[in-house]
Amino acid sequence: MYTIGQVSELFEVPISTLRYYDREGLFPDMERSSGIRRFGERELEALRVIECLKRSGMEIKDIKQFMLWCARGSETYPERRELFLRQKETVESEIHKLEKVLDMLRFKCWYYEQAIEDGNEDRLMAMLPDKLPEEIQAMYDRAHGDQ
Amino acid sequence: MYTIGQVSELFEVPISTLRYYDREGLFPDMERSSGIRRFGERELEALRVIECLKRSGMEIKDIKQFMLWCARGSETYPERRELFLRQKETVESEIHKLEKVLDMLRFKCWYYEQAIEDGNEDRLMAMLPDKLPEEIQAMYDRAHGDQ
DNA sequence: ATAATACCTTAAGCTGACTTCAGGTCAAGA
DNA sequence: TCTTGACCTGAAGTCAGCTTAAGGTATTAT
Repeated sequence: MYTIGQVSELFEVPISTLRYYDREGLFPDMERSSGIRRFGERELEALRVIECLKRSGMEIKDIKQFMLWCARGSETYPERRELFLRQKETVESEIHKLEKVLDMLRFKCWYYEQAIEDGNEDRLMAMLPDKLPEEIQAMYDRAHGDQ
Repeated sequence: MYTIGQVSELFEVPISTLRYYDREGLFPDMERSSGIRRFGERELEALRVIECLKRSGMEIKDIKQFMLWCARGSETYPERRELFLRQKETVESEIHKLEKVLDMLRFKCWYYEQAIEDGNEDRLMAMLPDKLPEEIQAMYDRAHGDQ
């Protein structure tokens, strides 16, 4: 069993944040001894899941829903599985979008390297939008294509 | 040249957002005809870059800095290149973190599939933390490992 | 005994990125 | 003529996710 201060150290999360999560219902029926929160293995795993779901873009109130399902026991396994399936798809699509963002960023890096060498953008402008070197053109197209 | 309404349609961005960006200085010296904003090719490319930089996690005020560099001409090529380099690393590391999140999510999907089959978590609990099937164990370890 | 720590609570404050509101201009069509 | 639609402004409002403030309790160290 850990105190709030120990968990804060362990997870590098501010104490105020842990209390906020508790207030929002993210640790349903956490134990207390004379008013002081006691974090057990259940709460630590909850915190790991909270960090994961937050990174995946889920809102606190939806994470709370998940924690309530956990507290309700085996009857909610299907809901919990659905949630993770949905969230998995969300993250897969987010990574996909970020790969496109990366193409744009890599293209811009190359672009400004060239601009610095040339001292201006004249040659570059003349290459746009479809006369870029093969590799670069591929990046540019992926970055500027729709969807 | 496009009106704000046309750009809003084209990019699927609310008019209020475009005006907000303008107010924040993201379209320095955009043209106007009798008070009405005229979006040219420069502003459209700016908007593409804004969407990319926002996705990459950059704040509006830093995007404004970039737009000001653009307005200042060739002397700021190095700053602009540095910015894209930094942002590229940010996104690469973000993708890396999301891959770990995915491992956690995939693990949880598997976990609840098993729990549904078994009707309880007894067998699963007994496998934790290091007696999981090989493939799954790898996910679990990547998701629970530090750093 | 007292002072320093580490915990507690409720309520208010903050930040970023928008959105909404109230009121106004201007050109084109019925 | 008048009204509709697309634009404009400044100011205030919203929302999520925290953080800070003000005041209090309980345990341990000197």
